[in-house]
Amino acid sequence: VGEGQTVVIDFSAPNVAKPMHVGHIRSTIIGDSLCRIARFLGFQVIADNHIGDWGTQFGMILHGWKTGLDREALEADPIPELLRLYREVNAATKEDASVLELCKSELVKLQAGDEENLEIWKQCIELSKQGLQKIYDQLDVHFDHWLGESFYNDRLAGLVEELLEKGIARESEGAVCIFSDESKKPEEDPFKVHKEGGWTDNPAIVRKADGGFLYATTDLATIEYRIDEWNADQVWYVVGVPQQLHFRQLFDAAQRWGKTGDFRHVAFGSILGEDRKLMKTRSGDNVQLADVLDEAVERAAKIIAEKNPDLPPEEAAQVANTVGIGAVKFAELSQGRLTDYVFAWDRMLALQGDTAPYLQYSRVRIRSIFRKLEEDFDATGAEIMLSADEEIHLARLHARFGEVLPATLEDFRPNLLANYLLELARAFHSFFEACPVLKSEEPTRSSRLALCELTAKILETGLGLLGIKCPERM
RNA sequence: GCACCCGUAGCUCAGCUGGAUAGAGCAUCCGCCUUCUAAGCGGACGGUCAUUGGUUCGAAUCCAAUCGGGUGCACCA
Repeated sequence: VGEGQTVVIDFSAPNVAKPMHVGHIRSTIIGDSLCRIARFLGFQVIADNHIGDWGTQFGMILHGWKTGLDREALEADPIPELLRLYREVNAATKEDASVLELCKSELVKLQAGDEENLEIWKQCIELSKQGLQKIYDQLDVHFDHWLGESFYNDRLAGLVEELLEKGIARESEGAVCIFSDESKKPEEDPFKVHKEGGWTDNPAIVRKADGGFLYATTDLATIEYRIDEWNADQVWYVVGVPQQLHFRQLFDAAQRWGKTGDFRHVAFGSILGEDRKLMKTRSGDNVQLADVLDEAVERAAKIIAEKNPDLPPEEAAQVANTVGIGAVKFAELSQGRLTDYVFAWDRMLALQGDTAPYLQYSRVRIRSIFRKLEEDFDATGAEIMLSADEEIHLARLHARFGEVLPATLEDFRPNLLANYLLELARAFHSFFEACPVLKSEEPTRSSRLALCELTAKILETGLGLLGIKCPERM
């Protein structure tokens, strides 16, 4: 499917200096899964973590760093200290407008290349990256690059000049903006909006009246880099649905600018708080991603201790990790990406029913059969004979695996793969209950062993493509 | 106002390139460990697929309208 195609997948992209909360999980996990599936189908995949390392929040952090930094706390555990600074200053700006001005001036100094601010900024980025890396390690998520917003900083001025020269952008109210090229019907034009009874311009600003650059500017610079330096044929952005308009404008502008490619906004629905409201980083009391992962592993460990107390402690800890993290990932991936949902611990950390452990468990049962098998078994030579209903159903599902992956990538829906794997596991469990393997007579025995082996292979591969590992025992 | 997303069992959600009695999980109830790991299996209960109209031999699925929920729409990202 992907032969000869280079695709850049832009996902996760957290803001630095803030810990990841549960709202960041979707982009990270869906993006990682798409990387794995695309690679499997022959794409040349470049995973890029476009971190928010240059935003306005740095004005606040710089101000906080200079006025209220707790050195000891920073050295002990940097991320919470950075978050504390951010929150305190953010709260202060709400009460006192002069604080906001101070923050803005710190930001302007940073962007102008002020040495002290640049030094602080570099330290913040370094500390934040270390914190993020811990989570990515735990999640087994990997990037080829971490080219954040700051990477494109020195290209922005020239980019805006070029857009002006080419007539793609023009000045308006002191800012430089991209307007519609009038080539589309207004209702399909991302640069038009209907307001107060008529269609008016809805431009994308690439340079503010004060000379500053924005989201649209860095994103255009990013597209240029990806196409020119990486020869990207496609770029997939795994970003929430609220940013849909931004991407429609971005893609339209890029094409007009001559940066052609197949750009896709892989949008996903919002994770809501208990109050059914969007989780905002600013509000501060969101559940942190690290806590969710720790809790998941802990719950898994508890069940392992109950169900399989004979596992050596080291293996038990490993299995708890595989099962707990797998459960979180699967909860995310088995759902349609566009649906909003309210974050709930029990939903995300469930270990029974339609969950990763259910799939892992079906493979564990198969592995157990093969451990008890005295002789070597070669499935390639085995003749498969299907008589029981459970065998037929299982074999039919095997045959469908090949069509599932392309369909999954067609609309960027890992949940199709997830749901297929659930069906397969269900079919296997029924087969397992109804059809003895080791105790059956030849040639049924070999046939059933072959069915088991193929099931295990598909489960491993399929779960692997969702970024979920399989324990040998559990 | 305009655009986009969502509305399917008590709850959480699949199913949407149209195809047979609409599927899971959770919850509730009834069975199954002297048989390859019961994180499992079998069964019961549970739905006017938001509403109305259209296209079609056939619609949860496609089209239109309506109602309800959410998001976005000029100097944040």
